[in-house]
Amino acid sequence: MNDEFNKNINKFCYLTLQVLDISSNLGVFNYFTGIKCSNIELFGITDENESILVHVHGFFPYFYVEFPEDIILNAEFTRKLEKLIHENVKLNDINRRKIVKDIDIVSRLSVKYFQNNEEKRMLKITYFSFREKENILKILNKYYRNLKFFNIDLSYITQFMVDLNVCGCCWIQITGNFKLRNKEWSKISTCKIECDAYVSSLKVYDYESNIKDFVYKPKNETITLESISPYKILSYDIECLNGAKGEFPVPETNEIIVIGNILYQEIYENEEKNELNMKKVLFTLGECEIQNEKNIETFTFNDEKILLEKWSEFVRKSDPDIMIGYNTQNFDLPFLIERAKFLKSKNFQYLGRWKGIKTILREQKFMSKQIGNKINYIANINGRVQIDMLSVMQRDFKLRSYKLDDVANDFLGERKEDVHFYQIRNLYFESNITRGKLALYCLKDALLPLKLMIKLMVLVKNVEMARVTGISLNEVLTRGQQVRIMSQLLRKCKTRNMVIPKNIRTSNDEYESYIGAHVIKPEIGFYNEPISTLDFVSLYPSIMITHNLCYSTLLTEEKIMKYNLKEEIDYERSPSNDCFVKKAKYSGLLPEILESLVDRRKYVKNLLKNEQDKVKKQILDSRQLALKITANSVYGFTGAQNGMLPCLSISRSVTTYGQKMLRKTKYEIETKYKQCKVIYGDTDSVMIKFETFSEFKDKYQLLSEVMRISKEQAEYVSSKFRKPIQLDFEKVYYPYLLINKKRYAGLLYTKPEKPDKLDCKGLEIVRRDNCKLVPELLKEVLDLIFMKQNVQGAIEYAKNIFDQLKNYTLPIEKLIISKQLSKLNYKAKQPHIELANKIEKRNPGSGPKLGDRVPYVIINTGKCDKNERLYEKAEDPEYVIKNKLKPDISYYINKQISVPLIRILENIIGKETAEKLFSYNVQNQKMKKKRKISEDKYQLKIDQFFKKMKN
DNA sequence: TAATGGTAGGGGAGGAAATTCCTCCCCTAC
DNA sequence: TAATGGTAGGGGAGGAAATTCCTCCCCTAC
Repeated sequence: MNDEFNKNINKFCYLTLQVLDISSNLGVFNYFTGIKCSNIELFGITDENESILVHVHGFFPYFYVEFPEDIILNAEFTRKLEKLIHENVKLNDINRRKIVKDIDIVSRLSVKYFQNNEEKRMLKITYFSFREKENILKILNKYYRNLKFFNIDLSYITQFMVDLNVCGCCWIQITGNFKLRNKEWSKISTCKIECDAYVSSLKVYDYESNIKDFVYKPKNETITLESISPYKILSYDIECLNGAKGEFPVPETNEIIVIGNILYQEIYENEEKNELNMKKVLFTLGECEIQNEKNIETFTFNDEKILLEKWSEFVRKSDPDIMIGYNTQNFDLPFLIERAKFLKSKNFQYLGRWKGIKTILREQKFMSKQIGNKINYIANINGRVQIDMLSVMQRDFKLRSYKLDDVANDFLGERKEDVHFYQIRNLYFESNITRGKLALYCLKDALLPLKLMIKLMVLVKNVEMARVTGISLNEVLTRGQQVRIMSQLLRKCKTRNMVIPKNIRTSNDEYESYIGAHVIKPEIGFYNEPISTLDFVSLYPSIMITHNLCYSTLLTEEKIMKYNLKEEIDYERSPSNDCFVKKAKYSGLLPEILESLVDRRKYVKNLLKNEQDKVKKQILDSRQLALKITANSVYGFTGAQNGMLPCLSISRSVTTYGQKMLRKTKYEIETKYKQCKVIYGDTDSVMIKFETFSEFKDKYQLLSEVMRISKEQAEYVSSKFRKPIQLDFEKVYYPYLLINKKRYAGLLYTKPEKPDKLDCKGLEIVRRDNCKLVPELLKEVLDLIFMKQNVQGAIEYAKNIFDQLKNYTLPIEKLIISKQLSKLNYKAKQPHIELANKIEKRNPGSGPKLGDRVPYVIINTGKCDKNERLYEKAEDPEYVIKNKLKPDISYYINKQISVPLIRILENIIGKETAEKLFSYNVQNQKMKKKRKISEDKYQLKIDQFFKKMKN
């Protein structure tokens, strides 16, 4: 070893780093050994906030294969097999001598079906480069029939993370066998520190184990295992020149004229300080004059290609850990890359931390029922985590509009600079001052996503999710729920010597849907008495724990016979007629994972109670939330039919057990408490009406008594179930309006003193597919009725809105309806789809994309055709304002407002009165003559209502 | 370098199918 | 040169209009 190296060994006898991103290296062919060998590339941040890349050596990809019973596994067989594989692989390089590293004979259990601990002999095939998997499989399948593969759908990186207990964003210390690359030429990345290390020299601190502290003290002593590194963040946004006629910009014709950048290092302190911590940098095409803003570093170019290349260089030099923006994933970044390609730039594409790797675009279709369908562009920028705040918002929040302007207004109370898309061209060509204005506009668009990220604690939440589930930060951000559960299942399997069988996927139309939760038939009406709600605590996880539901405990009739198992003694039969062995026989993996999640959450919540530090509190709170979400999605994982490891026996057992429990709860309460009636319930909750409490004059006393009895009921019902199943008293609604299944509203009390809030479920108030006027009006009406007991006021308020609407005095913004474009090929015609096509036709490229929400206004086209369809009357709000089109008032009155309003009011003032007041439909007017009967009855009801509420 | 947690359920719009309503016309009774 | 009834009402055919039913779709509850 040379002196240089020894010097460094003294200086760094160990390194402490937090994992940022993990990628793999295909491997370089070694001429002397004849081997091409993959390794893991670990990007991280040291305890001294320096970027680091660790080349981890000595970890190899592998899978398991079970042979038919007639083949005897022995040393001779493995030798033969190895030879067979090698002979059959077509090698490009004749010097390549080895592909398979080892073939070992091992004993493993399959995770699927109860195995009675009878391990099976199988081969563990370890190979040098992860690219060879397909080749090896092909050969095995060619020479042998009926092979069963295990742990085969895991990526090399996942295998590494699971085997070494590496979690996303966990801390790692490297000791002993590692070597720094301190010569600039030997580095392959832009990281400050680069080193080579052996797997054995990694000391990993994972978040499931009970390690409380670092083994070696970090150089920065304030760092703890909970700490999150102060990431270097780059937020950016681009502006492009649109066409002369306002055409949507495309990389082949339109220039990039400004790139706005904000550099920021997360410090987790107060907000004002955060702002000071931001460095603003502008790249502009052509001179511009910035007014009223200081501290902006501006670089001006006359050649666009140079601008782009300098920006790319700026990215490499400032070396951010995280790059963020708004819709950067599908607009800014692809546009930059495509534009640079068009301009034939050679240096632009190296945006990642790997010096020699180009950033390349690829399209990916993301299909999820929860998040919706989307077509995404994926760009590989190794070592820098990409966060597109648009995706984050779409995933985490249900909003009417995801335009940056609206989102910023909702969450920050701030708006974008007032520049319209079609003004850009004029601003750019007018003068240096207007160009300056444009540049500031661009900078603001980079600033807002950053502020959003800080305010919503996006980083902390996602980092904690990575730590809880064990997947990388990047996977948390870009992938679905399944990998999160899979990661935990794999870790658990490892401790039990278990392996996961290859999942045979069925085609999309072969899904059999299974029975879900039970919804108790509601007794619809307005309740001017307390309705208390009891909920099961984490119902599905606790069912899985109680009944030991798991892949590894699932029985077939065959197994029951084989092991001579007795029902009720050895195993239980679920209401869906699936059998699982009891815990005493074998403790399932999923129940243990769930128990661990539940216990860890309790522990974290306890810590949270005693924690004073604001930052640490945020971290702990995010962690307990991540633990809860994860526990609740285990059930979904088993039911995901085109998933990684679907098992309907488990999921339908969970739901049918749940159904049975809900029915039993209703029965137990109504049997023991004769004055009570369950008027509604959904999946894991029951709503109870108390009948004999009219003697209470005082509302406080009444609520206290109801809550006391409810708690008693919850305890009573809990005692009828096995642990850890628990029914809790949750809240009381008073008064309560039950409109239908999954649709109700009520004044919510958790304490008898005062109501927490007006709670609405399923009503138009909480839906996004109507115009804003609807929820605003209904909310006010319910507020007046429930909080202020002012029915007359509510009616007058609604009347007033009707008048305003008729007189066109309401702003058009309140009439915008929006719906999501969720498919590519629709069978039925709908307003938002027809409009999306229309916009795309008007200005190609500017139309809504798959997954976007399409806003529209129903306009009065002037045609008096009765059969005119709604989809013919939908128009782009911007277009409506620009062309001063009139909204179709009768549609808004009759369809949007009137119907839901009547639906609410008919339960309070009677159907006839409500319709008389607010129905403008011709057919209803025709029927008016027939009525005028039972209105007095309802008048009485209103009077009673007032009386009771005043007490 | 192809990925995606579940079912239950309300409610609106479109459109086909079934039903009702209206008009024309023929025919008969008286 | 000759010849010519009027009115009410049932009922069928055709077609328009209103209604019902089904499907698609969105979005929410849990």
